[in-house]
Amino acid sequence: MEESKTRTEPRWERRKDARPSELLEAALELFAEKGYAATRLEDVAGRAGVSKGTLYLYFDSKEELFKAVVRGAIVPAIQDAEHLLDQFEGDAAELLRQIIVGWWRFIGASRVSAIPKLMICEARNFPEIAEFYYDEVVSRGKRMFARALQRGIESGQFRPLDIECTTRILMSPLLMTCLWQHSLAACEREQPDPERYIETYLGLVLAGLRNG
Amino acid sequence: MEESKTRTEPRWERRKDARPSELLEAALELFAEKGYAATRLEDVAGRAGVSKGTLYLYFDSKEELFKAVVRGAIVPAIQDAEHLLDQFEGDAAELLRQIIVGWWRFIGASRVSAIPKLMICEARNFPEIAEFYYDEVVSRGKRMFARALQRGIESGQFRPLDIECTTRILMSPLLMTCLWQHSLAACEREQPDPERYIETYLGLVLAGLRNG
Amino acid sequence: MEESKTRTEPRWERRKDARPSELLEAALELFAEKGYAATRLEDVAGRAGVSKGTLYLYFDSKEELFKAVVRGAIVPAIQDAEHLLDQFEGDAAELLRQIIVGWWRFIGASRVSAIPKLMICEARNFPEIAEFYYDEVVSRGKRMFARALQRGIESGQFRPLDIECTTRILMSPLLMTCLWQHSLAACEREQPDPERYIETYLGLVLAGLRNG
Amino acid sequence: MEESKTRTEPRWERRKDARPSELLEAALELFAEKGYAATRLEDVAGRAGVSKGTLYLYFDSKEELFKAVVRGAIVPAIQDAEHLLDQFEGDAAELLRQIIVGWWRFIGASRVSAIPKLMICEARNFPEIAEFYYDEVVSRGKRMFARALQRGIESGQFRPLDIECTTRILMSPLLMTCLWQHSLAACEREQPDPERYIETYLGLVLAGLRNG
DNA sequence: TATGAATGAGGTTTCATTCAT
DNA sequence: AATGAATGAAACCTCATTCAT
Repeated sequence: MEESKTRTEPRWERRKDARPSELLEAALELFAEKGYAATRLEDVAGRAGVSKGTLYLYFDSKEELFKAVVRGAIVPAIQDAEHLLDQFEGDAAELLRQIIVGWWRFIGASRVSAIPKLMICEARNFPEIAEFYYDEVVSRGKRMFARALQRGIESGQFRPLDIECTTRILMSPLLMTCLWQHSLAACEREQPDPERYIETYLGLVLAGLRNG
Repeated sequence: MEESKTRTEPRWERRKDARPSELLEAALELFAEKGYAATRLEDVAGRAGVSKGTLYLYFDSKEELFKAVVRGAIVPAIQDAEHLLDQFEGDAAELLRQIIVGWWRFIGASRVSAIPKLMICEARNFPEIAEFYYDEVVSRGKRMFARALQRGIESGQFRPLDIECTTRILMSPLLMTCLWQHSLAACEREQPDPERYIETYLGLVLAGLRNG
Repeated sequence: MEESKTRTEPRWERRKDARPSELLEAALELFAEKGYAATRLEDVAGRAGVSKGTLYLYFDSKEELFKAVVRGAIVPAIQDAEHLLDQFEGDAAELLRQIIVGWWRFIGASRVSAIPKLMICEARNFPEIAEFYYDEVVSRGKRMFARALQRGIESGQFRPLDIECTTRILMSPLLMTCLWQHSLAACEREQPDPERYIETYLGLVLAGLRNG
Repeated sequence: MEESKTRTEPRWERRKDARPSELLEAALELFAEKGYAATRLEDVAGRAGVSKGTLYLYFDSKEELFKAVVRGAIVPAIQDAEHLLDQFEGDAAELLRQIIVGWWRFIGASRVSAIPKLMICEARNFPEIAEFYYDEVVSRGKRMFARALQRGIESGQFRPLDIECTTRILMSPLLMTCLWQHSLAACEREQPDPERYIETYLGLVLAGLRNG
């Protein structure tokens, strides 16, 4: 039934390897746009240029696809960020700037920004993957900010502040940017320039943290 | 196990006036928890203690119910807040504190906090109601913060800052609290005390904004 | 629980008696217009100016209402027609004319014309009432035509014809008029004048039947 | 009771091309039998040997299915009939005979006879398709009869008659046969032989039309 | 591997029927 | 006698999943 293999190289070799990530890409976009339940697998497959059946060759179910999307997109980003910071040497303010700018580059400005939106919207429906996300992403993110704050407070550069609260406060404008892009931004005539947003944010928090 | 049924309790009770708000309440909870698509009308009805059919006596469709939830919960809250501010007289920092504390009382700490979560998650699926929400809630909220900032900058109390960006930054930690409660908070052992969170936030931003 | 009866006459007395026929009237119209299944009892009640619940005081179910509609409207009409004919004395052609004109007056031109439409559309769904209708209406109608034909053939006024077939043929243009009014007539700019239609029809069949 | 299932017959069979017409066939039968509203799509699918969902692969909704049934069954029939007549050469009486016999063959005696029944019963509920049916079927049918009558009157073979009325009268016994088969015929012990019915009908109308 | 026709559970919606008032 | 709020079975329709090709 199969045709003879003498026909030199199969034509899809590159394709075959690319498939899963093309599917993850398409799924990420649609999940972020419509939410988990309202996303149709047929649309995911269609956007990736394959048929519905093909999707099932790579992912066992819609839920597995969802998990793969979350895991696949965020883990590399978080690792890059931690990598960057491990080798950092400098004062706390500069460290904070690095974290924030890095976060912007790797997450806020990339398509990965869809993940926080997705995760916040769907956390209650997927406690298991939310748990994973919390442990692998949120708490690691918090730890980075906390480390910078700690260092700044110890060195006297920052005022002594409640670290847990401040961490959350500092993360909020960054996360909010992600969420906004994928939701109400569509209602707005124009959004502020990201560069300007980040700089305003940095100016505000560094002034707010500075001691004396 | 149940008490004797000989008392022939009525199969249902007639409560025309109370029904709509009971249904909206139940719907708000479930929409916020599971998202629009994943919420079953039967569950909404069940949580309100009625049958599926009863829901349709009050709302023409799932979409109408959704719109009623958003409109019904947020409009009073925003009006209360604007009312509070219109009569305010004092310096910009105090005004900002008022806005933030008021916001916390009327929105962040109430069940209305589910609305921002819902709206951010579903904006893309309901452009029409998102538009309404943006016009009636978001832009009015932004205007309040912007007014306080403007006043502070003009009086020299605050540094000259990009108002659009700063407004967004200031709103983020508040909105984020809403979103968090209804999503990843379930993964956390403990959250910071709201009082402490608000105070830390106020301390940070007022220090960050202060001139000189 | 009941109020004292000293309160002179009840205010609804006339109403009460009129109710069933008002309901039957409304039901006849709607059944004829939309068919049985597509007719909502709420609409029937509404058209009769009462509430849905009231309808159930007079008819046990939708099906009973349907049966009452069919029985109630047609039986008097058929009786009138038979009554008319029993006392007829004259030649066969004149008898036929009487039958046809009478039919037109009592059925074709009245609201009873909805019944044949209804019965033909719903016969399969209501075998029991169809049986009743066939026995009480159709076969009595056929018998009238057959009697006239018989008399004409015997007297030599009409050609010898297959009575069963001819009966059906003669009834068709009359029945068709009923059906048409309640269905495709709505698509037509104008219908022929009934008078003219009846006369043309009579001219045609009498000429067709005439012997020699 | 069933034969052994060890042969693992496939759960379903792939028959893309045959499906639509099988479904239309089943739908035609059920719509004609029960009416539009009382026909369940699950039954249509079942009669065609497929599942509910499959039906939706081919027709977007119940209404689309209905329209496809009407359009699909009647258009070929009407075309055949017109085709037949365009090439006819002979006197008016013979032409009329041709029309009637052809009509019987293509419509009255075929499963297409369900369409007039369906259309007359549902015209009010589907004004759009009724309009289509009136334009494409009824008026074309009327034109055929009218043409034959016209020719006969002009040649002096037929009496001068109101063509509009006579057309309707002539069509009625034919249409009525369709309606009857799909409704009250079920109540009758026996129906007349169609051959005999048609011949009696032809004899009657030709005698009725004849001049002098 | 890839396809897409086929399936059927599950959700939204309608409406005949009931029953507290 | 009359009302209309409440019910829940049943219909339409969707879409995740399966499987013959």
